[in-house]
Amino acid sequence: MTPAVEDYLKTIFLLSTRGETVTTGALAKELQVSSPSVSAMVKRLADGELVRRGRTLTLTAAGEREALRVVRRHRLLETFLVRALEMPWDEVHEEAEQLEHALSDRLEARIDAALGHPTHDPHGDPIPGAAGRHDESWGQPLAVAPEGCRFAIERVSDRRSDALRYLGERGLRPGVVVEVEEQDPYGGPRWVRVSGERVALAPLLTALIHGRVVRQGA
Amino acid sequence: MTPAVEDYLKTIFLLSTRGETVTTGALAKELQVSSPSVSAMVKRLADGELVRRGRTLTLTAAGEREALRVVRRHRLLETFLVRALEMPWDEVHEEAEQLEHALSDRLEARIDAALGHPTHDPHGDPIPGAAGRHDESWGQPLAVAPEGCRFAIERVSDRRSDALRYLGERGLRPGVVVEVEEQDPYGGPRWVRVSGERVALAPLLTALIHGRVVRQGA
DNA sequence: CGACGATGTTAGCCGTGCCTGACCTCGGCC
DNA sequence: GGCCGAGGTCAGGCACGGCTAACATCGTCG
Repeated sequence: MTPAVEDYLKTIFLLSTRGETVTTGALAKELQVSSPSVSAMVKRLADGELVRRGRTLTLTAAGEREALRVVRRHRLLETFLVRALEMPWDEVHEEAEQLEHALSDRLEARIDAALGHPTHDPHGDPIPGAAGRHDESWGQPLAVAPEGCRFAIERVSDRRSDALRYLGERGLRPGVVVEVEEQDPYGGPRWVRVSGERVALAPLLTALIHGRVVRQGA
Repeated sequence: MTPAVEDYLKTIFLLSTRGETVTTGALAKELQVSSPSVSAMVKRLADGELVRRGRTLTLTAAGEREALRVVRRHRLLETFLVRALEMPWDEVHEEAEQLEHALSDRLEARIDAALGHPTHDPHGDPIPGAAGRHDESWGQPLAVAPEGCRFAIERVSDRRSDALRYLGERGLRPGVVVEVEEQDPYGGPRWVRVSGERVALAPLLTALIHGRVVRQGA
């Protein structure tokens, strides 16, 4: 399990849970490598029984198991960096990206125990268990929440660290409940109220915030 | 700075501070690779102005700077793993060996601060500062301490993790002062008294323990 | 002095993981 | 039906970091 292989498996897993079709092209774009490189690697993964190559790529049971291990390490590390070292939540993804490949089972277990076996990372992403099944479902994006409802934030995508920082500064974090107000037209912002404060959120941002409607309001 | 390059530079540095002559052969043995591999890598390092190739290998200023950075990360990590995660001191070396290559400057600084800028790792090895000079001197080995003296342990080599565990269980740690008793002949053990308990230490072990004589006893 | 053993280097090879450039294979559209 | 463009794959190459086998070099000792 080289770092490159781990990254490919993890990315295939995350793309598919995100509902995107997993093709060599999508992988190339996501991993920032050329498509011939992806082709070659996917061939190796298929030879190793980790990936099935149809018109869309899928993980075998073994491949998914490995992917989950990587995702688990990644999210445990993010949680640890925020809780134990008070690192800002917009920096931890990048760090974990490196460390996830260097974390031994022994240390992983120790971190897990020190954190009290957390179930979600700082962005609200579920941490796969050391063994067994895993539910990666996303709630609905804030973008589609109806005006006037109360919306409980469950996950905030960590893909854009700058956006994460921006949202964090405005109190938009998992566990927070916001009041959804109007949607300005023509690609304008969505207005929400966060602990009294009125905040305008660009469409790009409301697409990153997922959760569920708590109570239909006025 | 690839992991392999970091390992070579670190090893050259540690071998030379240990007083051993740094040759390609010594590196091959230490790094567990063939000597042609070492030859090739040393050539690359020399091309990169990190190493000088005489009859013995020496680090250039740039090479030593890099080596110190790696050693610093390694020892900070060891300290962190013991202090923050209560990992046993005989396990941390191995973990740090992996993590040292994945630690960003940002995270390094955060760990350093969280530990209160420690000066020594759990084995008593000095942690190089973020910049500037560094003193790697070893005290004298317990093996040569005269009978009847009191001996303050300063460093315990982390090269043999099994020995480290054995010594730790018997209270032989940096900061501890032991009373040196007789040396059995014919390669027999050295007897020492640790907080009242009489302990026999094989020659291999007394060579791993370094420190200084505190007071000449009876 | 000459042979031998230790040490180091050269030559040639392999797997990994990336690249560019060329090709192939579709589906859709004129 | 033929052509175009998008997506995927071959071909060929490169840097890295390792390997074995063979050769060079050197010091020592008979």
